[in-house]
Amino acid sequence: MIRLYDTMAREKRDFVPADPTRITMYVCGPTVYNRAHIGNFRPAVVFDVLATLLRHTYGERSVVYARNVTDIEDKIMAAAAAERVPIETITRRYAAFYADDGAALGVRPPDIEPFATGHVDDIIAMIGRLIAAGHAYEAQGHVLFDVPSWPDYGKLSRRPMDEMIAGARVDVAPYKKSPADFVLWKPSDEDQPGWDSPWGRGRPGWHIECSAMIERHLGETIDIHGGGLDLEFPHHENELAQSSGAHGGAPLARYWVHNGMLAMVSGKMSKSLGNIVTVNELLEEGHRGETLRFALLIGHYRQPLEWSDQLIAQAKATLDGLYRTVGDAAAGEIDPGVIEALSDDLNTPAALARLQAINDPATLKASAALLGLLQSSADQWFRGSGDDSQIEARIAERAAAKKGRDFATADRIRDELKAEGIVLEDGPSGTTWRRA
RNA sequence: GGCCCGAUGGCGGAGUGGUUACGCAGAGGACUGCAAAUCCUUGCACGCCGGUUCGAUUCCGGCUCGGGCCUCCA
Repeated sequence: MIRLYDTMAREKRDFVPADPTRITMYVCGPTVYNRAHIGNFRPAVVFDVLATLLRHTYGERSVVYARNVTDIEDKIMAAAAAERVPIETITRRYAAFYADDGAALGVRPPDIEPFATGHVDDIIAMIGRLIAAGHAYEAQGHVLFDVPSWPDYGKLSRRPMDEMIAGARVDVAPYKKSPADFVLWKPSDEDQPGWDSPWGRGRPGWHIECSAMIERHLGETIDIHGGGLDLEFPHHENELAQSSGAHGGAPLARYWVHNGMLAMVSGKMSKSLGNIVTVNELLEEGHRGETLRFALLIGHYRQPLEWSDQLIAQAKATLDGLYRTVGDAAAGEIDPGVIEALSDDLNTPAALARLQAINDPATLKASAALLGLLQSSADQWFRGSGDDSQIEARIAERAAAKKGRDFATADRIRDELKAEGIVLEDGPSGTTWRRA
């Protein structure tokens, strides 16, 4: 039995899928206007593990996992304008980077990866239904969601609606009936990207795309809706109001799962604060994708995690030890303790601890696969691929020196290799080497 | 100000009403020509104050501190 912490209920609940043969999960993906930072990948990694666990538990083909790409948005338009290129140039470039970075982190692609611009018809249709149902209204080329028409608004984030309506910090546009109302559709200028709609040429608001794509690909009520905790309000609250409003009150998700934020010493990692580090930068520094993935899993997904060099170093050191155990084993049986840990609200720290107690290489390999770890051979992990004849030659040279008890020469060669990042280890059957 | 979350040893991080995981780093030992790796040993941890209890790090209340959201944000 899998248990998940449901944000709506604010407690761990037994996970019971509506249909165990078709478990639906949607996770908010990237807005592609910028190189994603490591924090952006925390949900990608976390929900990758959850999807893997669900498949293990309910069957390989039991899960339909969708993660969207937001490819129409004002920041994208700004980035395109700055470079004087069409938005597609921007969105294609950064969507490709996102895929590359995700692959480096061992994130398996979701089953469905819908793009917002491919669903404008669905969006327009859903907005039409919201207007018809009395939950949205048109005003000066905009269509707004009528928040007071939805009494449950605020239920997910536990915000009292009257306060939000009175909220001074909400942007109060003159065309809004209530300050809390949010945009479903907004007009585009001639030089801005836009689509024809019953309300004129325009583009969708940010929140509605997720509602429309969930409806299109997964249905009215999905099993799991995931995303970063910072999306709980307003994004998920709005999604919930839109979807339920368009579906006669049907709940959008049966379980709401939110991951905590990644932080730097300077606070939450975010583009607006400027304290970000991208996956690409980390890879260029010489860290391996698997190390970064491991680092992200060191903390429980709901807790904040402070990203630091020390965290990366710890991940690398621990992974080295695990790879020494795995060697080049093929996958065997999965350790039940690992499943148990992951099934308890995705307790990856406990699962990782459990992994380190496993002595059997085949069991370790199979168990780590649930976390997307240890799927290379130790040889690949420690040496990588490439031409190693130079290294082998130097080791042979050193072996000869050692045989002649010329330890000065032997140590010099070892030190030289160490300076190149090659660590030698003398064992009973000769010398082995690895990259540090 | 409102809503929410957290506070565990040098660091990271689980968990539990009563014998305090695990990892990383450190120390000592074995092994080694010396190392590395490995193995063994080791280490005053549960923010503060009350309450409940035979007994609380674990439950309840208050406090302090930290973080998130309330505005684009994974």
